[in-house]
Amino acid sequence: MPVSKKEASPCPIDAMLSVIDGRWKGTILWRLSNGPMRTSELRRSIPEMTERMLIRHLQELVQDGILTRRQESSVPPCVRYSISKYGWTLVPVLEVICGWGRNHLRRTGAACRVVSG
Amino acid sequence: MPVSKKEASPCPIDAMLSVIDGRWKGTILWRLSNGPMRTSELRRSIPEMTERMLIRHLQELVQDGILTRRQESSVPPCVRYSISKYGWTLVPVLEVICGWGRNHLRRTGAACRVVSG
DNA sequence: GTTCGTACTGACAAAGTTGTCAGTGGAGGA
DNA sequence: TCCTCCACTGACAACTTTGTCAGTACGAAC
Repeated sequence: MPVSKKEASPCPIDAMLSVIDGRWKGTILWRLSNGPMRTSELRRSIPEMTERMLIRHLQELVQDGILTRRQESSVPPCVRYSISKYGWTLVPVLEVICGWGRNHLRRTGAACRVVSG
Repeated sequence: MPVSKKEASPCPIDAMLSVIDGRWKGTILWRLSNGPMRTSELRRSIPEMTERMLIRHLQELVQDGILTRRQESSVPPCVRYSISKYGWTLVPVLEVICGWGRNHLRRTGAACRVVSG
């Protein structure tokens, strides 16, 4: 059932990584940092990702308190995800990670696209 | 052959994560941040980890330029690993990650031991 | 009345990561 | 002579994560 969760290590590094670990979580958070989005919008904005994986990751991020899920009871259903107050505390950390990663990519001679714009 | 390496994503977050991802890499780096250590010392200091995994992770960290391997040609062999100059640029990032993780563990009500002392 | 779109679930296969086990060579000790 | 230590390799089993495929309910559009 779980997408990335190992076995709840007491090491703070592992704890942090288990929250953002998962093939697409970084990308999802990056997209949502521009504002709330519907499930289908997110899906279309990351075409390489399947719907199944999107939903599994979203559910974990909601469980971890990083995202907020808001559902309008209409048909067809409309669900909007946004970064929670707690989730915003994660964003500066992602920025630090991203900064190092960008430098590392330069060092290893790779291109730098996708998430970082 | 590889321990955690997905497929070399151009996303800087993934790039960073691929360097520290791997069940034991965070722990290994934490140990080495106190100074160089021999393979067997590292192994004994993290008893839950098998020798096989230690060596695979060490090799990847060396390949990524994070660690330096220094071998004294003696018998029995003596290999010492230390964090490279480049590797030290990673340490502040790990500290940020660790800080958030510690807070997250408090939030989720878990104990905070092992790596963080 | 068939199809479309939405947000989701379940079963399961494929791929990736980690763990287990046995084995290498040569000095030194019992 | 046999065994231990050290750093390491290779084959492969076990587990985890990701991907594929089919299917749910409901209203609206065609």
